[in-house]
Amino acid sequence: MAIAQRKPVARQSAEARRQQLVEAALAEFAIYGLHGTSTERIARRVKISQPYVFRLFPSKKDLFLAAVNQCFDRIEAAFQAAAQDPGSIKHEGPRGHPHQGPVDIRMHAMGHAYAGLLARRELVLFQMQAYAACSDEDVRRTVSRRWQGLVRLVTELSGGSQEQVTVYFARGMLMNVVASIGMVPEKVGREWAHKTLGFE
Amino acid sequence: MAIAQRKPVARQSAEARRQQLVEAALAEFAIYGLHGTSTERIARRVKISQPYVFRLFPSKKDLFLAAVNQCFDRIEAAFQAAAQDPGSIKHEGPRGHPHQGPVDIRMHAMGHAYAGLLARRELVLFQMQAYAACSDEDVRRTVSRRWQGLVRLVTELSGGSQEQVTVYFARGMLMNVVASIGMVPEKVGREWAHKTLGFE
DNA sequence: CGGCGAAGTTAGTAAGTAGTCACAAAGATA
DNA sequence: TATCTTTGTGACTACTTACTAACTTCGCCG
Repeated sequence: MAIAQRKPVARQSAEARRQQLVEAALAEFAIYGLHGTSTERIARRVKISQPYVFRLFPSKKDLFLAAVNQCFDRIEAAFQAAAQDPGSIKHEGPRGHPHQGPVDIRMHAMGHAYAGLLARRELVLFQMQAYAACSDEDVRRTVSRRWQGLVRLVTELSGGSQEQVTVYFARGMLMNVVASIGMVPEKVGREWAHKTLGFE
Repeated sequence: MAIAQRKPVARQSAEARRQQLVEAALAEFAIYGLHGTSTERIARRVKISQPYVFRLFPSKKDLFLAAVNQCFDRIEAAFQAAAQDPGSIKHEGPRGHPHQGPVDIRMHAMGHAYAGLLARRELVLFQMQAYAACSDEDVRRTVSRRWQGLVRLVTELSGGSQEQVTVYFARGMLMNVVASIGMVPEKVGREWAHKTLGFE
């Protein structure tokens, strides 16, 4: 009988590990929040030892901030995609050339984009955790910067007026809250989002 | 020279202490969240010993839930007040009899009510913490129940359509988020709220 | 092979935290 | 005054957690 061998886990570059770690952190922080999530949990999810987390990130808060950036990166990417190819959305609607359709159509596409994002529950929940953690000045700075960037992006991509963009974000935040409270069954999520976003 | 006496702190009824405790909990949880706030901190704020907290509330989470209810109670009270006396708001506007003015005016009054609430920063921040803590099923149940009650209340008081109420809540949630991120200087808060709420 | 840098771990620490328990003391009541 | 209820505390426990330090192991390059 052979002695039990530990399975040889493939080594990976620090950069790759960091990426996985941010991913795991996003998922865990989304549920338990900055203070409610232990580095132990996050480490287990990536299957590395807990102390190794601190070799890859100087502190837990830094990891959280990395997750904040990742979260906003994802959202911005979704908007970019929606704006560049408004025809890609599942439903009908006149398809114009990117950045050329009337404002309404572009807003419409962005609406679909956010509705799609809602399916990625972790992004919504994490957002709430990020806003909630803003009493910490470091967190606040990062979140504030990314939020402003997001507003700018949506304004440019949609070409909407300030009022239109405000309404758009307002609906988005409402959806975040309602989704957090969990009154959106996965199945009806999409149609509900349409109604709440005011499209159709 | 007299020996230093400990100042005889007046005794209070358990009920009074519970009230103070909920108040303190609301303020502390608002900043650090459910998991980021220690019972020690809350106890110190009320100037009682930490173990006494657990004589007044069975667990930390129960205290948090009490704070959730307190928070929604306050908000509902503000709406009730605004609806019953729409003339009490600082600005002009035709003052009708309670519950008798046209829908727009009542919505207007409610808008002012929420703008006023924004000044109570703790209520806004705590709300965000409550939403963020909804991954806990007990929290979720309570928050969900109170949220639905709030929606019902605003619908009844304002007489607005579902769409109007949705827009109203959407703006409110946007204000919560933006206030959390802290981009609302105290001074301009009120006027900013007007703009964002879409009144005037 | 040999050695070297980077990936990764084991063991540990200091501080903090929710919750318990036995007891003290204040005030009401008789 | 004596007793009893209720308010309140000190001391403690069992456990978690962010973070450190010292060590090991993998894989690459000459």
